[in-house]
Amino acid sequence: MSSGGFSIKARGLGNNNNGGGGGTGTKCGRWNPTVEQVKLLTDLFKAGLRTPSTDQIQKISTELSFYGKIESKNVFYWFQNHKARERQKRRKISTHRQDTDLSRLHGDQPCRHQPPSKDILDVCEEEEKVIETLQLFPLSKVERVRANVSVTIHNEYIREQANATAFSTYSSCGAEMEHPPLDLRLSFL
Amino acid sequence: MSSGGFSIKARGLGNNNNGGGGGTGTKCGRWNPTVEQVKLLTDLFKAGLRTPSTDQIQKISTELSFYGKIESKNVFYWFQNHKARERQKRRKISTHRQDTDLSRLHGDQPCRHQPPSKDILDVCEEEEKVIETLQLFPLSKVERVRANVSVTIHNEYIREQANATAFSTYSSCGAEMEHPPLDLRLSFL
DNA sequence: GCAAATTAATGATTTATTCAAG
DNA sequence: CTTGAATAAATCATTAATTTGC
Repeated sequence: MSSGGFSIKARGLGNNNNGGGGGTGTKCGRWNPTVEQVKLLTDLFKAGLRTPSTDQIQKISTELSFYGKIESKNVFYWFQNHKARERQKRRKISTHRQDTDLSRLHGDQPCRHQPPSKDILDVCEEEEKVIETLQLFPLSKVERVRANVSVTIHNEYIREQANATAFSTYSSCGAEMEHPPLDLRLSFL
Repeated sequence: MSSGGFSIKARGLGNNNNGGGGGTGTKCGRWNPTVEQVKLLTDLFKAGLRTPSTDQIQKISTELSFYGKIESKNVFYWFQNHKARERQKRRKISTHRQDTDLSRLHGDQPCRHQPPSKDILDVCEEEEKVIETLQLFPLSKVERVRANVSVTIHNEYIREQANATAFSTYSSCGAEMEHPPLDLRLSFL
């Protein structure tokens, strides 16, 4: 809701058009993509393209100009916005607490031999399979070379654990609050 | 935020277990962080924490256990992985510098509707409190003081750069011609 | 049916962060 | 410590949808 919507355009009212001379026909409205253009862009996105290079933008733009007026920046912005909004959309759904089972907070089970956890950071984002391998198109030159992330497993951690001292932190509220605005929670350290 | 863009995963997200009621504890599957846990860890990372000490790991673990099952080693590994992957991600990108600089994309008049001149604002601001990047932690539970500090100045030049040059692109278009049908169209890249 | 009135989408800008080179 | 480069996040603003009173 909201999102600009209506209300008083207390912002950039009065000034429109480029100063210039009187009522030039500059028009200067915003890009209004045709269905074909959107279709193509969406297809590329679905195929995995997220942040096209300048070169790619150029090509896409040229190609799409066939379906209607368009500029490179429109393509750039489209990807920026689409990517962000998809992410935002997905983030909405995954905001729930998992469990509050306090019964066994310190169940530091050994369960060793456990390789380092994977980076689940992006879980919320690209829920889908944003396979970056997307080589559907001959993307520019260098695009290969992928993670060789081998995080060395330090025994260090185990050693340190021996010294570790447990202590209790206040356990914050137990209510189901909305996503706290922002980290007040960081104060526990 | 979670920078991101591409990620390698895309598989087996279906698993979960962990909490899940009375399951036998022998599962010993790998840690599956909740969104809250990831959020907190990410916040700490963004705040500057990179290699938490044993003590810190302990505290973080305890705090995060409120949101779901977790062990100290999970925290340790998370930081190791996250740090490494952020670095790697950055390195890869800068290696082949795909510039997305708008200055080159803007094929024409920015046609901007005069942004509000808010210069008046920044004049008298709290210039001080240049908080130490890494000492953010002992945050008091008081109020989160947002420090925009001198970043504004920094952005100044970026803005100029972004506004940059205007050159004209072909603004082809004009006629709506019929077009090739299918989606072999994606091959133009 | 049809415009004015409202709301929802989404294009375009600005602001904040991040890592790392200098 | 400062600054370059590249985004992602947040925000602003305009256009398309949709609703509403006639």
